[in-house]
Amino acid sequence: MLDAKLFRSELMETAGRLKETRGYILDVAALEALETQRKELQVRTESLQAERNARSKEIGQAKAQGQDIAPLLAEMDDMGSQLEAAKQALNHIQDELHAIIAGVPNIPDASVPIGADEDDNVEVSRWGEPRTFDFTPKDHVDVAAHINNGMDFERAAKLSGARFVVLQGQVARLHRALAQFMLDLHTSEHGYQETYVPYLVNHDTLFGTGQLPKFGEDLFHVQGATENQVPLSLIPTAEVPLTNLWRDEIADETMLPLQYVAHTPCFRSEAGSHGRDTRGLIRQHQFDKVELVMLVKPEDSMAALETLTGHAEKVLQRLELPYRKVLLCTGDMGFGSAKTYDLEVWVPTQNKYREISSCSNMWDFQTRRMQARFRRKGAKKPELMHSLNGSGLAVGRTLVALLENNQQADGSVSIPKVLQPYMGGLTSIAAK
RNA sequence: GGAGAGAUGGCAGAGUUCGGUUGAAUGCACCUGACUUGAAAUCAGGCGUGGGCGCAAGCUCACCGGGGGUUCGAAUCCCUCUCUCUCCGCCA
Repeated sequence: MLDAKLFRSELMETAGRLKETRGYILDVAALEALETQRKELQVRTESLQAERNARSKEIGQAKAQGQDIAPLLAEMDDMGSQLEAAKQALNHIQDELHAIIAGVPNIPDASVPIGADEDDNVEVSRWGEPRTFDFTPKDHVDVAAHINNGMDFERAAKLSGARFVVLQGQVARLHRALAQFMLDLHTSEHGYQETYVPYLVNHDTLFGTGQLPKFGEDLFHVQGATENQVPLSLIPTAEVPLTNLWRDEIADETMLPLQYVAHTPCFRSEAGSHGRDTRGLIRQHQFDKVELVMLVKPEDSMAALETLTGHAEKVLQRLELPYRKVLLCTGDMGFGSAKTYDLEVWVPTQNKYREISSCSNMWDFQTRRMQARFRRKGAKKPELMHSLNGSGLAVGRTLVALLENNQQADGSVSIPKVLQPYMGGLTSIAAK
């Protein structure tokens, strides 16, 4: 959520910036009209309240002195209804304003290239060399099929439906090894605190990170057993619970930066992506991800984005997977992000780089929604933190990359050095 | 699942019986100043959050777990939800 002041004192500039960067058309006329009404109604409501408070105080004092309060009460006659009407009108306007403002995307950082879609993203760097095969490489589905049917989509469909998978045997173990390796790397070398979080969260939490109110259809919502139970939703990423750890709290300056890592399943409805990536593990309703979250002082967040992205890159480097780093253009960035790098891993059978991590500096967009703040030493006013998040990495897609890039002519898959300790010392998984 | 108790500012903890000048005593923590070579101790003062109006000084509104209600007036009364604790039962 943007600072409400931007919509008052810098409305035209804000609207211009949103249009130029995001192609987002802010309804300036509606905002101006609502704002005029809001101002008038709020001043009137509050002065009515002030008057009521003063008169009630008088009544209290008169009563304490044993005076007759009947005439005072009579004077109050229609104040109640006036106040009630004003309050209702004000609430209505404020709800409308809030609905508009909560739906406005973040303003991209000045360093973000202007563009319409992913074609305008800017490649920043490449690491590693895509391998040349002296045989025709199979895609990950086929590779896994030959490892004792380690990736079973048919059975998963029976259990749950499309876009689910059952992993078994060495493939399942490799999946687990990847997650373990990532967690260990980030906790022992990059200074993140390992965290276990709820997979079901409430609406306030989802509002905090920006999933609600606008993107509710991307989530799975869980109906309670009883009608009046609070509604919960499955997390689409651990970014949600991790960032919300500090919702409605004020940290001491010395506690920053806060760095959290969690390995969780992620649940996404994939509404609106029918027909895309239907084969294999690329796009599932449920997938595992190791997520990195940082909460930092505002002046540190741009540098922190570079650091955090570097932490995600390190995973790919240790796994020896070729990838490239892409700076997303304004049109391809997520709703709440001020600046995003995507890491794209080489997928041989698709002959292209595919997203495996997305690292974003959300600026104060989320922390304003959730009022996650910190106080500088000696300062009176608390300030909003900045929040960042990034995949480090998406485990399912990492498994895809590994199976495809490391496959051998005989159908076996070689295991990168760093994973071998997690695989009981195995250097390769044999086809069977 | 049953029975009971509770939720107040950074923390602890009054106030809730019998609604009134209580944004809330007190202690701790913290900040500023005095004393001190410095520190401690002591003394004096300050010290919640969010919002509105205003160039500013300042004025003002809301908030005592969330939501709703009664009332001229609610931390205090009523309803409801959530959470925490104690005991019993069940259980990975």
